[in-house]
Amino acid sequence: MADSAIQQDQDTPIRMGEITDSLGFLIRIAQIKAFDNFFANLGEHGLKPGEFTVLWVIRLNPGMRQGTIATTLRIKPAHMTKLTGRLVETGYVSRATSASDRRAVRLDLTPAGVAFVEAHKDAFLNFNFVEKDNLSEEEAAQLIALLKKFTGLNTCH
Amino acid sequence: MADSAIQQDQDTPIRMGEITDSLGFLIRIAQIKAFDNFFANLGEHGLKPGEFTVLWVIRLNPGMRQGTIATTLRIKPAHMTKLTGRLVETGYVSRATSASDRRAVRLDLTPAGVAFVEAHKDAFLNFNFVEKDNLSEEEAAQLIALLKKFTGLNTCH
DNA sequence: AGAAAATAGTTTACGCGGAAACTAAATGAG
DNA sequence: CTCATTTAGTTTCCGCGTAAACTATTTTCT
Repeated sequence: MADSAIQQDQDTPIRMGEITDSLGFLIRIAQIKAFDNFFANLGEHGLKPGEFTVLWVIRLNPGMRQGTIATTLRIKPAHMTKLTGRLVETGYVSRATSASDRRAVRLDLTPAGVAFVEAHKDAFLNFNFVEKDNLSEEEAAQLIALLKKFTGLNTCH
Repeated sequence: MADSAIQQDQDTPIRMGEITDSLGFLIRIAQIKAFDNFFANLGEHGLKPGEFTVLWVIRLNPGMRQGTIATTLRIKPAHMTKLTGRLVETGYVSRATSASDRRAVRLDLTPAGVAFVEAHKDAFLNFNFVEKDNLSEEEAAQLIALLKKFTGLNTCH
């Protein structure tokens, strides 16, 4: 009964059906791949994707409110607090109570933070190339354009 | 000094620079959106995306090994155990020790599981439409094709 | 002005998912 | 056959990220 045709063995090609056309599924798989790529290229610095991104945005917007940055990057407030805390501990970011609204926190890069972003800017932006993998330049550009449209990042913000 | 031009206020449009062209960043934002869409449309059933997908794949591959499904869907073994456990508890899935290899676990849908998949199949596949949002049919198809290529899901597997 | 409502961030508690260690079973070398 | 190695899953432990409750400050209403 073990060798009857009841069950498929592990070498049987698995059937996935229409799921391979699911945007949600594909995005999840793509996410895993992008994550792996990030760590392969920038993991040595001990920063996570979100942290890198936050440093980048502070660099472009010195003194911006923590909450504004969080909202823009779709980071939840609670998480933003922890993430910022780590960057402060690392010595890349400084927190300052806003003069105009003492509830608000404004974020700036320390000199070390600026140096870090400048030093790894290329690697960070290069990551955008490396991660393209099996896509041609043109296809990658197309994919990026479509994702921008899907997420709504091209319109407002 | 509070009103001097030192700091930008929250209404100042935030500058994101080249990060908006980062595939990794865009994929993360897209992931959040897809997740939201899923719960908006299928949340009422109390299943998470991964659980739905696993049910779907078992439906197409009855008696397949748990590990094979996990690998295919990029689910880690530890997580797969928990996920399967939940589906068993819900009464949609049955575990069975493989006759040919008593270490292996084979998964099947219970009648309730089959009924559930059949009943919500449309909603599940429809989700692939709803989630396209601001993309045209054509753009969505293009995006899907590019993601398939990026993830490598078109070639092997 | 003073009470009530809104807002910015933080803290707390919890669930999901992952790495590593562990158990059980199958394979392979002598 | 028997011991070492490999393989399939499970369990344990930990960190990330979220929701909900909480604190501090500002705004609004009367």
